[in-house]
This record gives sequence, structure tokens and C-alpha cells, in this order.
Amino acid sequence: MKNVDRQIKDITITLPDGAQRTYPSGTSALDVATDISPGLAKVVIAAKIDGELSDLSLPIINDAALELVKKDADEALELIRHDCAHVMAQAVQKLFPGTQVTIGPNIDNGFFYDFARDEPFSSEDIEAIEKQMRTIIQRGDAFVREVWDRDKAIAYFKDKGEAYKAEIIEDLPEGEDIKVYRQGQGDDGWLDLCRGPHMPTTRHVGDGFKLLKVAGAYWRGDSNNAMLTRIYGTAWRDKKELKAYLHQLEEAEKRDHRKLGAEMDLFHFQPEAQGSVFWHPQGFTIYNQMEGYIRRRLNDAGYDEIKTPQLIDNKLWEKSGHWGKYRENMFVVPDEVPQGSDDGTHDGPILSDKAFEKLMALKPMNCPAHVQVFNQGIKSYRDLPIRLAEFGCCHRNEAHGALHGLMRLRQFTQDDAHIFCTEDQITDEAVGFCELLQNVYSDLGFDDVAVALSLRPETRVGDDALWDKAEEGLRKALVKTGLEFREDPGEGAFYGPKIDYQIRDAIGRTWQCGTLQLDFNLPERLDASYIGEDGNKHRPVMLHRAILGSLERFIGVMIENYSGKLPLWLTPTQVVVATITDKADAYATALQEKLVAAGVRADLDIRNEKINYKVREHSHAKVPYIYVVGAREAEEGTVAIRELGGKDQLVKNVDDAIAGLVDDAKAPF
RNA sequence: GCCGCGGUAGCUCAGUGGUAGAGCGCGUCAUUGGUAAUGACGAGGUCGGGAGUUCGAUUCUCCCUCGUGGCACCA
Repeated sequence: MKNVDRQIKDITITLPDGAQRTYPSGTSALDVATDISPGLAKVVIAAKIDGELSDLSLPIINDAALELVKKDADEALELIRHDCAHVMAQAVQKLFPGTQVTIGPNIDNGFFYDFARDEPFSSEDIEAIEKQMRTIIQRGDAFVREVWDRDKAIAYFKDKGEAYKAEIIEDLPEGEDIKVYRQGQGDDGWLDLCRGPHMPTTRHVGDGFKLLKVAGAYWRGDSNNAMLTRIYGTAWRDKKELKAYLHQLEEAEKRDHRKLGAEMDLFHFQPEAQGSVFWHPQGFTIYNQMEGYIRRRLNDAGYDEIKTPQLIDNKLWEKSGHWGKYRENMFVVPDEVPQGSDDGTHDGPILSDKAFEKLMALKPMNCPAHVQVFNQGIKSYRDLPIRLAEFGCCHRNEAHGALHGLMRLRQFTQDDAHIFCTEDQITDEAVGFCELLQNVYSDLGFDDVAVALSLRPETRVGDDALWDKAEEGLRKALVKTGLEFREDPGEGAFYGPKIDYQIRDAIGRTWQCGTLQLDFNLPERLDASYIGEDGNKHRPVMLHRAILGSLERFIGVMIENYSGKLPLWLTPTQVVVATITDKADAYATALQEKLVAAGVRADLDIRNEKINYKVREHSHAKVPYIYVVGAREAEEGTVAIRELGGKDQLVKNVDDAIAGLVDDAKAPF
């Protein structure tokens, strides 16, 4: 056994099954594993000492609980990915001397490493790096942990030209161990500043990894800093797991709402209106169904729907504070008739110098306009709460790089509403909203909702008593609705605490859609008031709230969640009546008309094509039902129903079929 | 906005320093067929825009533009 010379005392090692073993102090986890069985020693990759993941080789000084971590453990992926990042960095520096390393953390499903290099990495470079990584892994160099003196470490990295690493060490708190992990010897040697732990050797990384993409990233995530080159990779226990993950990526790509949107003829984008949607008839059917559904829900929950102007004088935006805080995201329009020209060429300046004297802005939010509606007339405490809803079309001047299909637009429609209430009504209103939101998400097929309560930030408006009341009001509401939630101190907006709702989709991605935000600021700025029981003026509390967030974006999320196979009530074309021969044309036409009359979105396909062709085409278009009719059905007054993806047909008489379909196609509310 | 990659027919993509090709789709004709590809023929492209190099540019270079993957942003 190693380290016997350092033996001072015996320590007790407790294994997960409760068994206790005695070893000399300084024994490593690997020693323990070897002692238990040589076979075990071969498959362990790390240790958990008193619950903390550590290197196998680390000497254990005192009594400890020890868990030996094998490749099938959850923690194994962390280790594999992190080691893989080290191997990648070594490969990069071997192939591209002069490249500086910066940071390389694990992320979901993989890792990245940021490098500072003048030239970007080409796809051939990436292949070469991967090849080099395999060489390093096959060599099976041991990861060796060393603790360095701080100044020595800084000097070492500075001397090597690793300015970023030196900077990282300089920023580490005084007194923290500067740990370095070395892998390989001489020419094939490499080391990196690292918190660890690592697996025993590079060979343990295995072959379940792949480099995925190269991207730019700012040093320390700050756009004022230098742009580094980031290489993303994914790593798994073995090739099989890797393959499964890559397959999953492909599947996710197939669901991309932009791709499905084009295939299903739902909408398009074009350069003349970047970031804004051209809805096609099929897509707008979905949009209208969604809007109608939310409208019914809001109406039922006691909201009043309004519509407010698109273009509003910037004076209002100044008053609301948006001009100061949000201007760079606003589209500003001069309130001036563009200049004509006498000769009809329109060559002259479009606007006069005075154009800037009066500016209008396309609204980026609806709230100031809603306060204007509230402010009309005198409100009594008896009128509260007042809930004003609007399918508000907003324009935001988003950075070009941020635009992404329906998910991030410059013009979008919020299912927005503002509740004006008293401080005492906060909890009831929040409860009401939470319930409404849960019902809506559940109707739309999202049952996994994560809730976060964001509390007061450093800089804020409103006194602490108000914040106390507001935060407590929201907390109480969440407890009352029985929703599980997390609290995020300091994450609230400057104008009030908020609740954010995240839904999880069919492939595990999360989307932040719903929100409930208290606002102490805007009623003050825009002088909203009501007359209280005491006959005096009071400020109402304002709640901003949305369930879908953006109608467009939510439809994008729905398309991806359902892979385009939306619930029947949202599907643009619910059924196609398709004929086998033209002998059934008249019967099919009558059937389709009957369906339409019953409120079903039904198309007719009496083209001169074979039934195979029609079935294939409509299946591709994801039409949920195909009603096939031929001479037989025409004679018997029936229809052969083919469900999307199904192989069998169900023959029903026409009236039963229609009644059943109408029932299935009912909106959930 | 920043870094990288890309833009060739309606769509997906191949290709070349001598003005272009496939599959699907589209049109016409034939086919009257029973549940995911019937056959034949045909139309369709200033190869994203501009400038440069060249006898000649879709191809090479530069600029612009749009898209895209990240980063930053998302009061």
C-alpha cells in the first residue's frame, strides 16, 4: 500500500452500504478500491469523499464517507465532459501553437472551451483537432493534480503568453489553492489551471465525444471585451450514448417551427420585413383559434378587452420612463408629412429639419396606453379590480442577431393585460391569475410548469413596506394555489417583484412564457389614482401579466412541441374528403359541404389522382383525418376514415362521423 | 451589434474561370384507381446585390445585403 511512510494514524472509511474499513491516513480512494477488488479498481473513475467529488488519487487524511464513482454514475458525465474539454484544449494548443486558452466549462450535454486566436477555426481544423484528441485519449496520460503557489502560477502563465489564464488566477480569492492538472510528458505534456476533479487518465474519456460547432463568444460574456473563439463539443459514456444524442439533435431539428412552418404553408419571412411574420391562411387559422381561445378565457376570468393605439407621441413615452430606459429598442417615427417635389422625381430630402420636433413611437409595450384608459374618468375603490386586456401588437427594435423565426420578432402580439387593484387585492388577483394560467397551459398540453418568484433588487422604486406587502402577497398567492416555486432574491424588476412561469415541452426544453409583474412605478409616473373608502386619492397597484407572452412565439412553441401535429381544434385543415374515382365526386362534395356547415375545417380533393397519391400528400401536410369515399361509400352513405399516421380505416356512417369529429374538434374552452 | 458559416429553379441540394444540373413540386396529356411515390412529355434560373481582377466571373478578390449557428441583448 502507498503512503505507508506518511502513516500517522488510522482512519475509518465508511462505504455507502454502511460497511466500515480501516486504513492508514493518507490512503487514496483508489487504494481502497484496489483493496476491495482489483476489478473494481479498474472501473472506478472518481471518488465522492464526504459527498464531494474528488480525484481517485487524492489522499484521504481523516475519517470519511467514501463513494466510489463508476462510469454509470450520474457524475460520470460531468467528469467525462470536463476531461474532454481539457483534452480538446491540449489538442488545440498542440496543433495551433500560440493559441491562448481561457475557460472551458461543462454545459448541458457537453462542454465548450474558449480560445484566443487571430484566425478562426475552419471545419478542417475541427476535424484535425478531433483526430488529435483521439491520439491523446489513446495515449492514456494520467491527470496529475498539483497545488501551486499563486505568484508562481501567475508568473508561469504570463511567461507562457497565457494572459487570460494569468488574469483568472489574479482574480481568484487570496488563500484559495491554485490547482493545476498536468497530463502527459514532455512534448506531449500539457497542463491547465483547474478546480478539478479529473478521472485517472485521458483514456477514460473514451470515444463517445464529438466536436459540434465553432462560435464567437465575448471574454467574460461582456460585449466590450475581446471576441474569443469557442468550440462546442458533446461527450457521453460511449459511442452508443453519443449516437443517441446526435439522433435527438436531428429530431429536434425536424421539429424546427421555421421548417415546419414552411412545409405546412403556415407563414413566411422576407428581407423587406425582417423580424415580422407574413401569416398564410393556414397559419392564420391557428393564430385566430389561439386568440379566440384566450379571449374566451380572459372574458370568463373577468377581463375587459380594449384596443389602444400603435403610434403614440413620444411625450407619453418620456412620462412613462420608456424613453429613458427603453429607447434603443423603439421604432421612432417623425410626425411629419414627407416632402414631395415639384418635378415629381422625389429627389429632395424626405423630411425637413423640423422633423425631430415632434416624434411618435411604435409602442413596444401596452402598459402606458392601458393606464390612459384607466385614467379616463374618476375611479372608485368600488370599481377595483379593473382588468384591461389587449391583444397588443408591439414593435421592438431587436438586434439583428437576436431574431429567430417566430420566437424572437420585431413585431409581435402579446396576450397582455393590466390589473389595477388595491394593495389588499394583490393576493386574490395573483391567485386568480395563477389558476387561469394553469388552466390555459393544461388546455394547451403543457403540464410541467416551473415557477419562480423574483424578489427586490438593489436599485428599486417604492418603499420597503410596500415591497414587503407585495412580495408577501405574491408568496401567499403561490402557496395558496399549491404551485411549487423557487425564490430568486434580487432578481425582481426595479419597479416591483414578479412571478415567472416556465413551461417544459415534449423534448424537455423550457420556455419562459407567462409572467406576473407588480408595478409600483408606472401608476406613479402616469398619475393613476382611485378614490378610496376614506374619500382620498390613492395609487392603484398595477399588475402586468401575460400567459402566452407572445401569440406568435407561443404558436412557434406549440408547433415544435407537437412536431406540427397540433391538437385538432387548432389544426388548420381538420379533414380532407378525398375521392377514389370521379364516380364519388358528387357524394364527396356534398359531404365536404356538410362538414363545413357543421363548423369543421374540411377540404375537398376530387383531383384526378390515385388514392395513394392523395393519402400520401395529405399525410405529409399533417391533415389529421382523411375521409376516403368511393363508389361503395357513396352507395352506403358512409365514409372510410383514415387517421394521420394510422394504418387502419374506420368505416362510419356520415352523420356519426361528422358528429364525432365536431365533438373532437371542440376547443378546450 | 460582434464572431463564424452560408445565399444556384417554388423546395432540398450538386456543380464549373468559357453564362448550369438532379430529385421533389408545378403544367399538359394518358390513366378511373381502395389507403404514404402511375406513366410520358413540358415549362421554369440576369447562380443574393454592387465593384474589381480577367479576353471572359455563377466560379477568384473586396464591399454590401439577407439568412443561419453562437455571443451580447431581451428595462
